[in-house]
Amino acid sequence: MSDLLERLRGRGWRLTSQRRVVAEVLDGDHVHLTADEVHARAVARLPEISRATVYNTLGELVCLGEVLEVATDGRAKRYDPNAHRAHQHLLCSGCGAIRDVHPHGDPLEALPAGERFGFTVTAAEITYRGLCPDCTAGP
Amino acid sequence: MSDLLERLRGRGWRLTSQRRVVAEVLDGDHVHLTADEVHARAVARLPEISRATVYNTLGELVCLGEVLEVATDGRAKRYDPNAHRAHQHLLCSGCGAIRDVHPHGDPLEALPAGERFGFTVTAAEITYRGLCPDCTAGP
DNA sequence: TCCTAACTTGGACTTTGTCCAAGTCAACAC
DNA sequence: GTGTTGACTTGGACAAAGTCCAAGTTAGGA
Repeated sequence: MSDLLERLRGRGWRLTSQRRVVAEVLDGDHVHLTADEVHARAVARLPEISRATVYNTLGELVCLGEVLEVATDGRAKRYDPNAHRAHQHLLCSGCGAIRDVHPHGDPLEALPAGERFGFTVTAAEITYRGLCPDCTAGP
Repeated sequence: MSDLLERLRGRGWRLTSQRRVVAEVLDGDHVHLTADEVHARAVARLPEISRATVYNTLGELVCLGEVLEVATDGRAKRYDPNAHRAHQHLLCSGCGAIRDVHPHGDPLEALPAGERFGFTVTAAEITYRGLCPDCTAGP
């Protein structure tokens, strides 16, 4: 994650302890935390960090393209640090678990010109839904 | 839309004027209203209808499978009455316009077994993003 | 070491949605 | 038609998620 911090410094960011902690919390694979979860984990490392700063920092990371915002349900947005490799999401309807997945092919190609209504289409987000092994097994 | 009302009566619904108005507001193609928008339009026809009733009715319609809940952004959920023909959504990043679209092929097939993590995958929701003709033209 | 613009803070505020007790009414039985 | 009853509706309080702002703090260059 220190390469992320370096990239941010290169873009003129001031490296405060708060930003460092938010970046650390978001490190890892298959990480999809809500803003409140990020705040809770950040507080464990830096007790005085405020919710406003967490929201600010997440928003900035999203603007810079370092973190993706994922809105899989109508509830809180989730933040996905795996922004540098294109991927989609697989969501368990039972327990809410989320995995990053990589379907083959380009989903944009499945949308014929006649279905584009004159739009310039640039991206496709796919949410696969199902039950994870634990939830499939039963209650 | 009266066939919808008939279906609901067949399922034991009491046909109140409030439910009738909500069903009427949701009639049409490419309709993707938020709960508040549904409420605003319902009030225009039935001034005393309450927010709670609109939320209740929308929730019931979703449970019955007559209306789809769409969460394209992290903001308010939208309600899509076109629940009886499978489709995906195309969203303008500029103005927020939404169209129903029909990509070809089955999106589930693009997800190889090795990317399913043992999940039983049952559905895929796709949100295409881009700019509509008006927003492409310029500001 | 000092200075200053950038950053952080806590709290007030907004938006979106849920819950509840009390009042109302659609549909059925007669 | 009339009465009955349980399902439905209402308004307001509440909760969750997120935004905004004035005042205080600080990273990093001079």
